[in-house]
Amino acid sequence: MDTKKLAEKLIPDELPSPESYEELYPARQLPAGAEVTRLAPSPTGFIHLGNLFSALADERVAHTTGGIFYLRIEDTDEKRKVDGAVESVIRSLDYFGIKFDEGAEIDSPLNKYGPYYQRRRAGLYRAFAKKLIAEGLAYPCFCTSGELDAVREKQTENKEITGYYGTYAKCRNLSEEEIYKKLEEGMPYVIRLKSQGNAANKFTFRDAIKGDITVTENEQDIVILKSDGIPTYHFAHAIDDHFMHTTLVIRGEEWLSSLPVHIELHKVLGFKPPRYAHTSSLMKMDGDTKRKLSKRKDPELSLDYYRKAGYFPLAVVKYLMTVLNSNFEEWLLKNPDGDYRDFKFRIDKMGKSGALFDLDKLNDVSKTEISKLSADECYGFLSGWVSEFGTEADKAHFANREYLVKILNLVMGTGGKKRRKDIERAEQGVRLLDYFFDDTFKPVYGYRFDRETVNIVLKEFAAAYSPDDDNSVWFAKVKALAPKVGFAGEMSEYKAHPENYKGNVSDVAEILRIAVTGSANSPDLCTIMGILGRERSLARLEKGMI
RNA sequence: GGCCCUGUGGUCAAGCGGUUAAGACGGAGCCCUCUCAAGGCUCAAUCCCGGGUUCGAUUCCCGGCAGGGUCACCA
Repeated sequence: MDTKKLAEKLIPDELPSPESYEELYPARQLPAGAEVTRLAPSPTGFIHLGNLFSALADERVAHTTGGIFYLRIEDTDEKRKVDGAVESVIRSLDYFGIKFDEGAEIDSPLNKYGPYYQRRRAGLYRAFAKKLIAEGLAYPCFCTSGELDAVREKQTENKEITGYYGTYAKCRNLSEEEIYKKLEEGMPYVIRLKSQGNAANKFTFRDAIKGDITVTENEQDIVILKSDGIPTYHFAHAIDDHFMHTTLVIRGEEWLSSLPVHIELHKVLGFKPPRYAHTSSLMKMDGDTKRKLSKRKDPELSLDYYRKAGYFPLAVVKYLMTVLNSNFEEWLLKNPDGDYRDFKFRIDKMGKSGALFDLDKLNDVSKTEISKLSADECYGFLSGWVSEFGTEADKAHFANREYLVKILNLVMGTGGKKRRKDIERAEQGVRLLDYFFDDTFKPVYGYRFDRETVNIVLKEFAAAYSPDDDNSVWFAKVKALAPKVGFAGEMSEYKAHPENYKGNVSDVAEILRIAVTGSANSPDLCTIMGILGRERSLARLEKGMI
């Protein structure tokens, strides 16, 4: 068969020669050991935690080795395309502090390997498909999806390996006449690889994360060009990673099973394959079994989820880092204020098994990060959240920056040693501020003592209170009140003889606290009353009487 | 079902032939304390199973078992 003629017939386009592309995309000039990595999402909607996880690994590897991290858009499936997805990817990653050096919609002088949208590289793929056809390594297939389904059903029934291979590859041995006849009839067709492999042959492949893995040669005549002339992922990725000079392909382990296809593709194209690193996926508990986090079922996979909930973005990144390299946690303990970028990320330190997504741990990382914020930073973080997700009242409150910073200093303990460290999300922090504003102060008088006791405490304290009192004077007044209601003024005394008292100083403070803040728990009450001011403090003490 | 990957406390995990089997999160308790938070201290909890190899296996080999992934003109 004249395969050159066939190639010309099938792909008549005037295309640059395959060799010319080597000159168009010359090797990158990078220091030794520099890794070139990429994030190659399909623009099918919104980016999720799995993407962030992978992007972080890519970005770290590239930037700890002096390499390049670029963005390529795999838009070969038109049906699944979603508008605005590319911008969304960039914006989402940027929110978490991850930036690309090069690629789609990235403004950079490094963009010399584009276009970075696969649809815009159609000529490149077609040139190589044409070459393979001419070499007899690829052929047209006219099988309909109905025929393919029927074959697959039969194979399943007979417990044979499914797919297009061996004697099942009907179009593989079509005669020249048959091909041209079908072409004349205008039958739609795809281009398939004429696989040279044999599934009986096994070989060992070294994965950068999993180590040595044993796989069999590919023998499937996979589709390389779909009927619309656009390449499949497999074909496009081999060509792109070659010409974009990717050195390390980091991708989910769900790709492991198609590795033989990719190896063969590189081989027939005459390319040296990049190194591969297959990451284990983030899992989640479903009933009593683990499963991969699913975009459709699990809201926590959406990055918006973390933004809405008010997680500190850097915390999400640091949490992910602990999953990526478990020794990162140790490093973090030693360098609590260090930049995570200073940590020596290692791809070979990545876990081989799928990690359960651990919300408790994320919460822990988030609350430590939030606790480290200065009052100004904390204000910035919370007000950012409020402007997007807060109530009208929240927005009004946050307009008063000066007052807010003062409250935050107290509530969060910013700047001091005793920092509040239980705020995991912006929303919790914002709610903690409610009682400082009269419109959101919710009196909940759940006193544990009788009416008479409560009213005496409140009334007497109001009479004694002075906004000028410092902490010790303030507390002395609380203590002085105790005997008047049969409580112990000294803690030690109470502990020695609890049977002699109805309560102790802390109970007196509790009554005051409930009246002033509506809660039995709050930061230092003396300071709170100072911030509220004399008028509002006294008003609350009075209102608190029952 | 075939093929591939994985298997250390509840979770993330260190470990690479001899260890009291790190550490972190979470849990329990104690101390401190005007409550909460923070902090300090203590405790409970792990090598999937069965065979080998070896003086000695969590570590090496084989076989089970379990979990996960994948079998498209989707990526």
